[in-house]
Amino acid sequence: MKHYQTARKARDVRYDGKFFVAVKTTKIYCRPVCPAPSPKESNVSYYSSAIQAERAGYRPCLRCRPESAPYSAAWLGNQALLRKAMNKIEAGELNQRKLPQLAESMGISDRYLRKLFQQHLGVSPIHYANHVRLMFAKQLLHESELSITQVAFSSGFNSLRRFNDAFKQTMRMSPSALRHKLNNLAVDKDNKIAQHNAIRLKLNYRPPYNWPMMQNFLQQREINCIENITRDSYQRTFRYKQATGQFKATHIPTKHQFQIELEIDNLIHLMAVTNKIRQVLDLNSDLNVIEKHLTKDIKLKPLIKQGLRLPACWDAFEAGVKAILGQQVSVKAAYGHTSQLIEELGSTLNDNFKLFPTAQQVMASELDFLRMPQSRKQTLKNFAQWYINNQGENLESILNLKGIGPWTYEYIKLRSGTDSDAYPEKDLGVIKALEKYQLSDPQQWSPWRSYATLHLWNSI
DNA sequence: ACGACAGACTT
DNA sequence: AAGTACATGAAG
Repeated sequence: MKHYQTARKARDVRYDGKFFVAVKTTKIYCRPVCPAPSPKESNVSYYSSAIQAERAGYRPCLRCRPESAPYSAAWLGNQALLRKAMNKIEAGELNQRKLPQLAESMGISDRYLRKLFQQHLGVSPIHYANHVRLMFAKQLLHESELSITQVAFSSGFNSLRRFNDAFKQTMRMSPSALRHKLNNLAVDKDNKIAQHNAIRLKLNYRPPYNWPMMQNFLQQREINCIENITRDSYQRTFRYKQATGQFKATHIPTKHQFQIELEIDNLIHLMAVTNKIRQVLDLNSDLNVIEKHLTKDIKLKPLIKQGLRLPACWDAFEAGVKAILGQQVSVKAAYGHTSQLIEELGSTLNDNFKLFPTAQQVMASELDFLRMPQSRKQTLKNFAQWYINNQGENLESILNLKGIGPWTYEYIKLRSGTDSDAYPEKDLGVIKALEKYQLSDPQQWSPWRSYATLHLWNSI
């Protein structure tokens, strides 16, 4: 409590997103960095998450916009199941499907799922889903030019009526009232430049963020027909369920954020895609925590580069294809195979770009154009078939596929952006680095071995 | 495992 | 006067 007091008095950015300040007199809650005059200590109470402040009857501040605080869920501890459920909800899993289906996809009962939420968050899964949608809706109302009806569907509501109702209940004003208020409050001129049909958004992270290394990693693997990387931006095409589109993320280091320009042909997946972009750029992790842990290993310490993030592929399928095409060959040769595969099988998005092929497209092809051993082509097909059957869930079962061993499995985990503890111990780069720097105990890097691996790769 | 109830959701 | 965009009550 004491350090919350000093943190908010100092408007300490290091605590941004880690707790929220609720003001009893106004019934509003803020980020610790809110520029508004500091309220009297006797009138504030502290909450470790926005939803808890909301549950206590507070509404989000219009000025500091709690929904745009850097992501943090440290208070969750090591609740892996809950973490996974929250991720799924944030990916819009409850927008079309029902709670029992979500529970089933995780292999637990809906009763247990509800209990888990009640225990750790004090709210139901549905309530949490609503919270996530409303926060995103608030961001859209503020930053995008979408109409209110479009905002409703973009943030995962299936009816305008529900949206209006839910919105008013937690924000204590109607959607349009909020938008008008914001326009009078802080007009963001550069956002007002109508940009044909692109949606513009800002995604904040908690520093440090080592963009040069991220940029370099991406550039070395850039595939021209689906990506374009510049000094300060990353652009790529994507497919998410039935939606397709592209985004361009431009890094604004001074503001600790990426500005996103995004085109998508089905708004109902906008929220999921936005969260996916956060994953691809690794915006959610707290590197202060990770680096603190990794530097405990004195021998690893000199290899640690501040702010190093994990660049993720768009999804597990893309990561898997790249892993298989990269078996036994150099990064450059893997690039050749991958771009050939996209060129031959990927659908066309527009004049400049194509889409990464789907598992179905891979299955439908004989893959004659790939110059590699027949067995590896078969592995690729096995993997595509597995992906169709499993929808990318339950990744460890790919170890049963012919041609996929521990290296490929760990590599996919590492590059699909969902696991921070992947460790491809048989990787050539990893082995070399271990030897070169006399590193003896990789186990101690857990649960952040994915990051450790990237540091190792960079060190040789 | 069950029923009552609250409240989420649709029209 | 008709059409569009948004908000909300009533009922199931």
